[in-house]
Amino acid sequence: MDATERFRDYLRENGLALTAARRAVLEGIVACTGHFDADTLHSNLKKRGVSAATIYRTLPLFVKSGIITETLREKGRTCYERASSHHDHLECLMCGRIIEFKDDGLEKLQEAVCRSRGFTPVDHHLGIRGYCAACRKKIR
Amino acid sequence: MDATERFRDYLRENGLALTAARRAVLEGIVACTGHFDADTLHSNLKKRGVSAATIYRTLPLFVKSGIITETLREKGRTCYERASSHHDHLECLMCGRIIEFKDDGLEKLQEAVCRSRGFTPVDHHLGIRGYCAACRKKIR
DNA sequence: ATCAGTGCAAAGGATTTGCATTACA
DNA sequence: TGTAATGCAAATCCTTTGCACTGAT
Repeated sequence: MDATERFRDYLRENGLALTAARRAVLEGIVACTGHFDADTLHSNLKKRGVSAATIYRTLPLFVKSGIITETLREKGRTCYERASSHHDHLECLMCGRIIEFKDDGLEKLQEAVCRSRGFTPVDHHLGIRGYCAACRKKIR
Repeated sequence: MDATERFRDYLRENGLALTAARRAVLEGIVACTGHFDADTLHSNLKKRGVSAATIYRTLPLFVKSGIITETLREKGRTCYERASSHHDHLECLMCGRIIEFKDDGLEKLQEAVCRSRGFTPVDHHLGIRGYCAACRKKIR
């Protein structure tokens, strides 16, 4: 089920209206790659006349409908990402940058771990905290 | 290495002083169980004369020294928790049970991923959501 | 003695909210 | 047409910062 369909279902099931603004936010979210925050979304949607207030009021709907998930804050802003994106994070403790990565070996091994424990995986989230290459240089 | 020792090492390595306020925050953090935020910590440390500003200025030191980690926000506040000792979670979507596990192969592979990206890991958190063996039986 | 660390209060900035208006259903 | 949704701007409130003072080395 794609994001649009899922969002419509969510609205219908909860007696909420599919308005122009909500459609715009949906499209804004779908257009995002990687992490994004309310402010970025607002910049992209200003030209369509969507206010920041509406974005802040709308984001929770997308979280609840399973289209996006909240991630760690960056630069003081709450961030989100598409819920379906199966990638993991390297989180720099010094500069706060979050580097996305995807490693097939890691995924395979996780599946093996699950199998050996009779666990059926659906989704996962992995974050590794430490120091990115640039910051690593600064400390030594 | 326990939190106190680790914090002292971190301060020494970075030429920072071990002050009364930092000692108080350290004790406040160690006393916390589960999630906590700056405000909670401040309430607990007011009687020791530690200001909110100091707490906000000190928390990053604990994050960087690997004693605590940031978690998702709750009620608009940034939350933290004690950095766990490298075990991961299988989270059952049906019964809610959280099964801890530790897999050396997974750790090794994570280290390799970091190495290949010039990233120096300190800590990580992995949660795999899915269905535990018992619940798996119920659905089929 | 020196300079990092702290408290206080003011500033900053993301997020929320009240209210009049607009537009879905 | 009735009511939820929106925009605007003011209000909130978490977090950061400037500054003068205090205390650790």
